[in-house]
Amino acid sequence: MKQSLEEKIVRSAAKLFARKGFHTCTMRDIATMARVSTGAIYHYFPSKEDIYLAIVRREYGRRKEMIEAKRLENPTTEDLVRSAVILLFKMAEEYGRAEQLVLHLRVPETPRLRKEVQQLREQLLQYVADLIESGVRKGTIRSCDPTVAATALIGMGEAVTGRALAGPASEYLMQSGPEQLATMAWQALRPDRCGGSCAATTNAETSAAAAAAEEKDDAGRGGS
Amino acid sequence: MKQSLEEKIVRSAAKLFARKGFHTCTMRDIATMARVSTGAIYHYFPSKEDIYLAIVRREYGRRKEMIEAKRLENPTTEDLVRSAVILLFKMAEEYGRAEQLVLHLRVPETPRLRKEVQQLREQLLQYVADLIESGVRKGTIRSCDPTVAATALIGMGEAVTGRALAGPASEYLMQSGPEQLATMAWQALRPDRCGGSCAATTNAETSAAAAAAEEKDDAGRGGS
Amino acid sequence: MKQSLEEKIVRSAAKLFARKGFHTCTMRDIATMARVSTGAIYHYFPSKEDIYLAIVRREYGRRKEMIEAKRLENPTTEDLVRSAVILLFKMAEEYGRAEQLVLHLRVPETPRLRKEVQQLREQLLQYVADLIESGVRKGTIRSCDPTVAATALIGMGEAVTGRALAGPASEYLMQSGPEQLATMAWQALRPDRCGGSCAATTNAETSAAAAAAEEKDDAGRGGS
Amino acid sequence: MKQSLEEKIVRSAAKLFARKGFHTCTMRDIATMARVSTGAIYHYFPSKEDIYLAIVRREYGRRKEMIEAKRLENPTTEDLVRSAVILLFKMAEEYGRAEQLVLHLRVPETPRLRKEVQQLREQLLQYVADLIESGVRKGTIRSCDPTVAATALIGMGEAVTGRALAGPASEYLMQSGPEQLATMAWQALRPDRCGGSCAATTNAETSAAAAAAEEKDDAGRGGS
DNA sequence: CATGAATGAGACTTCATTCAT
DNA sequence: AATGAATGAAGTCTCATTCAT
Repeated sequence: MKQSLEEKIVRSAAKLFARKGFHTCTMRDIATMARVSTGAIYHYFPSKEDIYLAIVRREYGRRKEMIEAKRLENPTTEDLVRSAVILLFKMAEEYGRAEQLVLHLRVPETPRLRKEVQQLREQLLQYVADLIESGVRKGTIRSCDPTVAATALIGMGEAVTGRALAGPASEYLMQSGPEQLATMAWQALRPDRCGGSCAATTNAETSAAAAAAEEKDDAGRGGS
Repeated sequence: MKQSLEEKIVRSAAKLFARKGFHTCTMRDIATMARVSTGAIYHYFPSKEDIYLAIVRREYGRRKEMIEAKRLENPTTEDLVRSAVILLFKMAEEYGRAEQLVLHLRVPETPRLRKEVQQLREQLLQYVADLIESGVRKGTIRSCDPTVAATALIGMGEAVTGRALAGPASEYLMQSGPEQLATMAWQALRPDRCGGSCAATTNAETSAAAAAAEEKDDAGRGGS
Repeated sequence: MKQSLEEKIVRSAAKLFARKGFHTCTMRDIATMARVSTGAIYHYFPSKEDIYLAIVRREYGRRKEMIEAKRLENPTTEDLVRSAVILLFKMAEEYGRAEQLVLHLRVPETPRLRKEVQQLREQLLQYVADLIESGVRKGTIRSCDPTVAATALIGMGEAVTGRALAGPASEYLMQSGPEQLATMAWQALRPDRCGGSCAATTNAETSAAAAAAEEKDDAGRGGS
Repeated sequence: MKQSLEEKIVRSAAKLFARKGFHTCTMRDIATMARVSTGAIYHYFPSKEDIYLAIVRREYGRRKEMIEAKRLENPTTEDLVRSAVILLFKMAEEYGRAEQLVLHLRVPETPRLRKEVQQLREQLLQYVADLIESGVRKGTIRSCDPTVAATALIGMGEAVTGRALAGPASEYLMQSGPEQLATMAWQALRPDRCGGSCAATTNAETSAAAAAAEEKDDAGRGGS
């Protein structure tokens, strides 16, 4: 498979950034791994930072698209949450394990990088928060601050994914991780169940349960 | 308040590492902020990496102690989970906002640092995993893989804390973040409730609910 | 005459090491004298030590080749000894006075340098010792320990050459030094002469004198 | 044996300078080995260079005194030459092997040190040269340039001594080195022997031989 | 387009020396 | 006199970036 020079550079850089970090990996490292000359890199990217940004932008974009695609299928909220978590996990795996980690460099070390990455995180976060908020409104997600919930969700996902990719006992985690994660995520978000029979059930919860029950039909109807 | 030179160095370094990252912050930066000479630092630490490690070790230690202290009070599992999450959050806040972030540099950029930090993370994680596992055995936490759950829990906590400290809308998050976080954490972990009246309830869940009900008394009795 | 960058670096470094010593001369000194940037040096040599080693290896190599070339001409032992001493002297002079001095830094100041330089000295020394030993066997050199003799010979040569190049009264020494040195060297090594008429003459000495007398013919006739 | 602080410093420094060189050995090294504080050294010596100079001056002084003492015994020239060489060798050995090596740091690396050491070498050299010259005048040493001869003599002595102390096969060299060296030195300097019976003998050589024969009496009679 | 030699600013670290105690 | 913490100048080496070929 022949890749464009640019693609080779990006892939190599992504692997190296993930493995060794932005500062620890040198342009020569990238050039060597991509089998190009140092100078060639500068035909495609004006600077090392820009390579980093290209990668991060692309990765965040991919993730958003993935979730968006799922959402357009009009799944139940539970399905959406579980699917999103699992998709993100699988993506990391399929894409090559390494590049994924880029997303875990939480605090890029230069002002420009930090600023931009924070923006991207914020966008993804807002997207997820919006999904959650709409779930809350529909009663299919328990009442909570959408932003906090989204942050927690992403954090939880990154942590488990990261550990699966880089930590010990990876193999086991690669297998059972996604399901476990999806369950935790849904537990954290789902409305209290136990319909009318529970004395302590609040009104909000009651209607929530009702909404959940009807959700499937809604989805069915609205999908077209 | 007079601080020892070493303490001044550590605090300055922590602040700077958190703010700018390990590589972006120079020894001169640290020296300047700590108002000491460059050379002085080397009386206390053999290298920049060692400053970093000193900070990280201390911070992880603090966190473990904090949780351990709470555990010795024999709280209910819910109380323990909520308290742990909240304590970690508050610690970050009280301690000065900056140092906390050190824990968020997930992938330190040199082999030595990465290795050691991963070990420390692993220890904290195992500690939390053990707590979860014992909860699962007692039935006060729903059945799950303790390691995955611990990873998710910590990831969620770090994400929200990090955002509260560094992200937008910090003030609001500083206020309501801990509670929200604690609730999410407990939702993710607690056993399914809704006792006998729920038809779908498994045996495990039933005994779990029972255990939860009795927990408070246990704690009260067993404390001596 | 255009020189390669590498050659310019080596020559400058050699001059500076000789003039100021390994530690006193900085990379910037070398770069400045060679009219290159500091960084450029590192394209050719991985470290300052490696520049030093490159120089020393080359110089030792040159000297051995020089002597070897003379030896292949099948000279008499006296001719070989005198020629070797004089050649070494002239080489130093022709080559630019400075580089020669490198050989006089007897105790390079880092373990690695010391070790390697001692090895090189040892090789040259063994080479000379072998020549002496074969002379002793042939009776054209008086009976002595070849290693001690070689050490002394080299030491004497270096001392006089060094003084000629660096000390006071250099001009005079540059002129008459080689001859004087060659004579001393030969005096120190030659077998006792004064054949049979000396009462004290030993058998060994007698045959030695005889061997010396015949040597020329041997050389003339052939390789044996 | 209690030594004065100053003496401890000098001895430690000498050992370290010899072993590792001037620049490679730090004040802290010296302080540590001498079991004093860094600051204490500065009560006795204004700088590192001055420690070095103190050592070198003392060592050169010792050597000159040693030879001078022998000279005052009115030995034959041969005896004087052999004794001097052997004494210098033994001194190095007795004194502790290490400090001796100071003399082998031929090119001290700072201008001030180099200048002073060259002066000291020059003095020793002149002293030896004077001895040789007087031998030449008396006919007990063959006709040669006294300065070159002295330089060669010292160089030869240093080389063999240095190798005995630091090189391979040290034990053997420690034993037989002095004698071998003394013999080489005398061979290099002595007048051609074999009196009138040798046809090739020059006039100078003849009178030289005669002078050698009478030397003992001369010495007995007086200083002139 | 591509190369890789060359640049030079700047990083970490060392260490002779000082000085308050 | 003695200590050793503190200083800060200076050294080696790295590496993103440029540019002639």
